[in-house]
Amino acid sequence: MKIATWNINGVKARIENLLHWLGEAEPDIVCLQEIKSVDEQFPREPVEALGYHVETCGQKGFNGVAILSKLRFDEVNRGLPGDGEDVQARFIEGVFSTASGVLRVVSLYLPNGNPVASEKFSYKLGWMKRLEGWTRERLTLEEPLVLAGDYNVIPEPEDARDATAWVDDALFRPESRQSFRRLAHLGMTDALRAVSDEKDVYTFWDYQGGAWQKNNGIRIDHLMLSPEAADRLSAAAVHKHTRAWEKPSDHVPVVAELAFEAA
DNA sequence: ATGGTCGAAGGTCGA
Repeated sequence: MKIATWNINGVKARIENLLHWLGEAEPDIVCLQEIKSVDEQFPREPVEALGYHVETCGQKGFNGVAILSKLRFDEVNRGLPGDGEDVQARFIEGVFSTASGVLRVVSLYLPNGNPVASEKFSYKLGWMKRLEGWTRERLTLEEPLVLAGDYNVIPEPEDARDATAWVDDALFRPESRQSFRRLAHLGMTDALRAVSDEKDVYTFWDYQGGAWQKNNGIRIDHLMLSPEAADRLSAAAVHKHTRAWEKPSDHVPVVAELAFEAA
């Protein structure tokens, strides 16, 4: 089973690229971020025509996450618990039945957090703390769990072409990296790093400054796996070629292959 | 030193 994450930076602007990639990559479950659309305006018909069920957690103008799945949803949960004031659409969980048992998949869009000297950074760190608590609870279920999304965290210096350029950025601040490590230390495995220690592997290249042409990228889109999911991991890859397409997203898909059979 | 690119908007904000 192929499970993917992709920040598509606007589903309406990216629908042709999305449909093309779905046909080419044939993922079973896709976690989307930054759909930048309310639920009613998500172009679900062409996606459903390819055999996907669609669940969205949208919002007007920005943010917004979704899960596309060839498996039927048994359950859907929207929003990261722990802050009743937080109205930003950044978290959706789907629960599925497979022949190999239950599978839980989250599409998350972690706050960017810039500028650091603002409430946006404390919002980011608070959100990460809530994610850590939520994950700790879910792990007690001892089920396969995939936390897939745009984490807006560069975990290590080798995850940036030029880490020195990011030292004062919320994506690479020690507090952000430390919080990401706390999540890993709960027992969550970084799928890509579990199969490869290859350098110069990035998932985001800024539209500005010719970042793509210079391969000035960062790795911030991750699939984090519970032990029961990591045990089934056989492969993981970054679909870099999509960044060279016409009208690309600034992020590319990351895909993990897990040994699950559809129910 | 400045502005450099996009998307969702239909002015500007978020990234």
